[in-house]
Amino acid sequence: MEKVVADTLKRSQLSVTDSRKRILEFFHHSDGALAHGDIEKLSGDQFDRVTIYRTLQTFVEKGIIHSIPTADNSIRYALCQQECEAGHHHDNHVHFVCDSCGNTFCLNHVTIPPVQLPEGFTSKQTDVVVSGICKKCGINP
Amino acid sequence: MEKVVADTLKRSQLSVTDSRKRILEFFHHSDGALAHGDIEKLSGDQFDRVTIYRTLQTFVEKGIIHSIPTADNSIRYALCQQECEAGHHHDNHVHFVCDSCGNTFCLNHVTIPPVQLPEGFTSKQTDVVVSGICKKCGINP
DNA sequence: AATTTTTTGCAACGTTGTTGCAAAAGATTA
DNA sequence: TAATCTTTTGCAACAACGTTGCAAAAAATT
Ligand SMILES: [Mn+2]
Ligand SMILES: [Mn+2]
Ligand SMILES: [Zn+2]
Ligand SMILES: [Zn+2]
Repeated sequence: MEKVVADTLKRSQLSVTDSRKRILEFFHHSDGALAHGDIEKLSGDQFDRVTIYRTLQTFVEKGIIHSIPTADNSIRYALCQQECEAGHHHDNHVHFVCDSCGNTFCLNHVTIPPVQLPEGFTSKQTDVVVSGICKKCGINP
Repeated sequence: MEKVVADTLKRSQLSVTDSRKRILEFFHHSDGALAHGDIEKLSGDQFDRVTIYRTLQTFVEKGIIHSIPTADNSIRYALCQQECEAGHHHDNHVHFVCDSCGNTFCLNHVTIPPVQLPEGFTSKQTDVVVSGICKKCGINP
């Protein structure tokens, strides 16, 4: 794990630092998406708030994580799949927010459905966020 | 107009106050959605920031306006169509954010497409936000 | 090991949104 | 219309979130 994480950082031409390794590990160990606040809690006072913000920004720029729009106005992040490169994301999958446990998941295999826009509108990107009850909460409510 | 706005407030069992009338008028005069900040600018220092927040909350609760999730994490609001009631919205249409002018529009006639979720997930609500170039900006870029 | 480059922590600041409470405005009643 | 009751507003204070500049520390390069 230690190794995988360091390799990811090197592949993105990033210095391998303690904070970056730890934060990237949090994503690997989490099954859902993480918000800045989650990481702050997970890391105790290992590193500064600002470092977390900057690390998240850097990871997004490098195509390591992507941000997920949610209805409640909190930015969440999740690991990208292989295909993403620096400055050029293509995570075109649906996201799911569970009303019960609050977790946010990437539905990596559910692709964005086509939307028929009115005359004159041009689409560049479509975000789909479904909310409801996730698999785990459906079993153990 | 003055009249229409006052009637809407009365129909929702709200006191007809100056701020509520003005803010509701802003929505009627705008073709796109409005964020808290937009209203703050439009109103100068006619009323307090807090009043705007509370008015928006109240309008959402009463089914007068609905909030629109956007990718950039800013809450925007737009007038509801007839069908919405207090505590029970049903604006199931697609929203569009223009990358050029920054405006957000309700595409009232574009309904939310069905999404096939993985086994075990239950959907309660689906939000679709398309970004790109709007009709006006397509003509006058 | 020395030097250069990058990252971090700290302090300070701005924006957004919330809450409690007294004063003001609106609704109701007589 | 005036008196009373009810709701809304403005103010102050606060919290969460996010950004920036700069010196110190850590990582990479030589
Ligand atoms: Mn995702
Ligand atoms: Mn709408
Ligand atoms: Zn769940
Ligand atoms: Zn436009």
